Amino acid sequence: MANIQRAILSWYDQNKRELPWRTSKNPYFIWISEVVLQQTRVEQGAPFFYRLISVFPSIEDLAAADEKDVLLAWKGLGYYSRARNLHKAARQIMEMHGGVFPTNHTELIKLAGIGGYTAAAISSISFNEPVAAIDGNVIRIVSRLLDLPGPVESAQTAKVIKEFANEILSKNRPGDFNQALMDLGSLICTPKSPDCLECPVMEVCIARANNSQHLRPVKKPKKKAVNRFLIFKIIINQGKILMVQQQKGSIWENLHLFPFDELPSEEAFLSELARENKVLMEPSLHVLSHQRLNYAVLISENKPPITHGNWLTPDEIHDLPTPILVPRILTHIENQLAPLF
DNA sequence: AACGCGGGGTG
DNA sequence: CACCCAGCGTT
Repeated sequence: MANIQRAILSWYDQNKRELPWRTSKNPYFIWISEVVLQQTRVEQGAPFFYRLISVFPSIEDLAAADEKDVLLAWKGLGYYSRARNLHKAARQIMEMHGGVFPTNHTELIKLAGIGGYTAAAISSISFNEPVAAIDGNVIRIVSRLLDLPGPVESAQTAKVIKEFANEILSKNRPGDFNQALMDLGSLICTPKSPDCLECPVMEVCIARANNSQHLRPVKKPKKKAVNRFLIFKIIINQGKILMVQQQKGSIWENLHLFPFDELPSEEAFLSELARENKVLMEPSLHVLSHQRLNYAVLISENKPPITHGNWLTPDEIHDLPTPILVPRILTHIENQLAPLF
């Protein structure tokens, strides 16, 4: 175990990535980076990290902000509950800890949006607590080192991974070691075609010995994405557009969207569009992880009985927390209907 | 244990 | 197309 640990730390010291959040161990910045990077690639998250620490330089700033402004800074990154929980946790830290960041895994995991991984990352990097931060990279690396045949989602396999990760963890440099595994997973032990010949622990990797590295990790089959068919309605009145805030429990909870109809099938969707002559955008596809949104955009002049919603100018809509779909459609509209605005 | 939750990159 | 990404909260 000590050999594995030394080999990985030594590799890290020579090959670690220079990342924006690695210039400081301030737990506030580490926290922001970790939440941004949940299920998000480094290249995609980095601009949002800069934006967030620029708009909210301290935990006091974040706690004092309106949730709307946190969501606005988050606009375009996805998984918006992360932004709501970030804001909520900032207030929890102000109220429950007097604005002082909790310094250990047990306290951190109680905060909104901080689970086992994020608590381990913050406590190890900022406070030197020896606890393994197990993310997708670590799961992949350990499942290969041990050549684990069971699905990594199962509690059994997860336990094996957790115990092994904590066993090889450097107790002197836990933060560095956790980040070393992530860099190793990102640069060498990649999901497809891992670069085993460059791996510092090639000799002890059982999957490598069995030539099964491409079969690891074993994962349970995922549910197929479902198709949905949406027709967005651009309802304009005196240069203002009607926007509706989404309800709790729906996709894009709390975010603002053009009012839309959902059609039950592709046939209904297409026949509805064929009946319309006010189509602004031909059918397009917006792919999410678990659903495929087929959507079209049309101008609706007749005023349906909308009881809730806000009439807003394009500029005001750009400053609204919305899914990325909205600014895209809005730009399209502004180009086509410039005289109206 | 299963599911919902975004958006983008890659082979 | 499928798969994955510095996961978490809810059921």
